Amino acid sequence: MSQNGGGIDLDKSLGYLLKEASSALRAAMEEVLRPLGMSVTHYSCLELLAQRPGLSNSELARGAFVTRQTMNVLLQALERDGYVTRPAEAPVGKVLPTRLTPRGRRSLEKATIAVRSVEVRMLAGMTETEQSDAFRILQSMIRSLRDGNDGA
Amino acid sequence: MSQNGGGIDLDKSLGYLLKEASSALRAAMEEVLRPLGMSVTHYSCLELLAQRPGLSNSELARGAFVTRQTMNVLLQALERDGYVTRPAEAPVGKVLPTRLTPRGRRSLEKATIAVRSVEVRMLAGMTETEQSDAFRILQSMIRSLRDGNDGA
DNA sequence: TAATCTATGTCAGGATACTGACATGAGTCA
DNA sequence: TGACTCATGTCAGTATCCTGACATAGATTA
Repeated sequence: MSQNGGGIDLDKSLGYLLKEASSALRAAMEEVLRPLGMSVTHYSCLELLAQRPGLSNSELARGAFVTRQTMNVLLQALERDGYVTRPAEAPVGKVLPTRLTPRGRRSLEKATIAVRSVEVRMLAGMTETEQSDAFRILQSMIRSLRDGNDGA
Repeated sequence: MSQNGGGIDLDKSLGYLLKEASSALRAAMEEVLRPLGMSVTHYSCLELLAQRPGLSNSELARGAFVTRQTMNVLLQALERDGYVTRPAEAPVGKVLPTRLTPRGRRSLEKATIAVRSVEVRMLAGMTETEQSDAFRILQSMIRSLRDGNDGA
C-alpha cells in the first residue's frame, strides 16, 4: 500500500524519522523555554558561551546552526538587555569575543534546568548501550552528509 | 575543561547531536533541491501526496511538520502553478482532498532521485543492523518526547 | 612589499514560517 | 432539537531566519 512507483517510503525513511525527532525535540524545548521568555537559538547561544567564553559572533552562529547575520541580531539584543558583553573594539582583527554577564549566567541556569528535563525525558527508556549507539550512529550520519557537501 | 557548573555539555548531548544531524540533512536536501527550484517543504508535500493521495491541508501540514497556515499558502501556490488540484467545494465537511496532477508527478520524480541520493549518502558506512538500530532508537526518542507534551 | 584569498562584522531587503483570529462543518451529549 | 466541543480552511499581521552586499583585517603567496 505504501509502495509507490520509485518514490521514497516516508514510513521507512531514516531521513524522515530524523526530521520528526528533531521537530519533536525542538517543540519540547520551545515549550519549556517559553515561560522563561527564551527561544531555542537564544538558549543555544548562552549555553555555548558558558562552555566556551570569548566565542565570536561567527563561531556562535556555527554552533547554533544559524547564519552569522542571524546571530548578530540576537547578540545585539542580548547585549542591549545585559546578558552578554562585547568589547567596543576588537582586540585583534575584527573578531569581537563575547562573554556572559552575571545576569546572563543567572538566566542560563534556569534554562539549563528546563532543557535538561527535556533531554532526560528523551533518553527515558533507552539503555546506556542504546544511548552510545545513538551517539555513534548520529555522528556517522553527520560525517557522511558533510563529506559530500563540497568535498567532491 | 568542558565541565561547567551544572550546564549541559553540548559535546556529549544527544539533543545537540540530533539538531546537528537534522541541520546537516536539511542543508544537503536544500542543496540538491535548489537546482529544481524546490524547497524541502515543497518536496515533502509532493512526496506525501504521492503516497497518500487525497490528503487534506491539515494532514499535509502535520506530515511536513509545519502549521496548516503555512501549508495552505504552499498549496495555493502549487495549485496556481498546476502541480496539485483541489475541488472547488468540499465533498464532505470542510476538508479539501488534494491530489497530484501529472505535472506534479513529473516534478516529483526528479526530486525523488535527488533526495534519494542524499539518503543513500547519509546511510553510507552504516550496516543494516545500525540502520535498524537507528530507526528503533529515533522512534523511542520521538515517543518519549511526545508522551510528555500534553500527557501529563 | 604588493596582490590575492579568506574570514569577519554589519546593513538592507526578502523569503519563509508562525501566532492570532474568524467562520464553518461534524461529532457528542443532554 | 439545541448547546457544546473539536477540527478544518483561510485571512491578516508578525517574527524569524536567510540571501546579497560591502568594508575591513589577517593570512598566504609571488
